[in-house]
Amino acid sequence: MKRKNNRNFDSAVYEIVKMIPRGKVSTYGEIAKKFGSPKYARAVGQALKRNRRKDVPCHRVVRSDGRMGGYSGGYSGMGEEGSLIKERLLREEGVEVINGRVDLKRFLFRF
DNA sequence: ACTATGACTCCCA
DNA sequence: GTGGGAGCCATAG
Repeated sequence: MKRKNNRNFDSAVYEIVKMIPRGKVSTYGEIAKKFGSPKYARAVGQALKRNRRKDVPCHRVVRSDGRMGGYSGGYSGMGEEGSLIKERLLREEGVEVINGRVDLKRFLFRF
């Protein structure tokens, strides 16, 4: 097993996501900005999608409009179900989710 | 090298 | 609220 390089992007994303405290959320775009440009938003999503690590709270990452976006739950093939799980996980942490949406004005974690 | 896909975002109708 | 289109980037085939 060699694959150490080229995985830097994913690793970097995970490191950032791990910084998000309980009860707060961030967005794909905000995380992307930490790479210098909000254009990485989509790639960030891809990275989290591939993530199966338990120490990366990917459920704390939502879309720029506060809605859930996706969630694989650590496995593959979860579509709309994933959003519900994600929503529940956030509620358990104290994040208010109203109509499938988070009020970023109050719950967005600013790095 | 090229095309297709997707846990995205922005803009406009 | 809904829907369409464009732009972006990493990855898979």
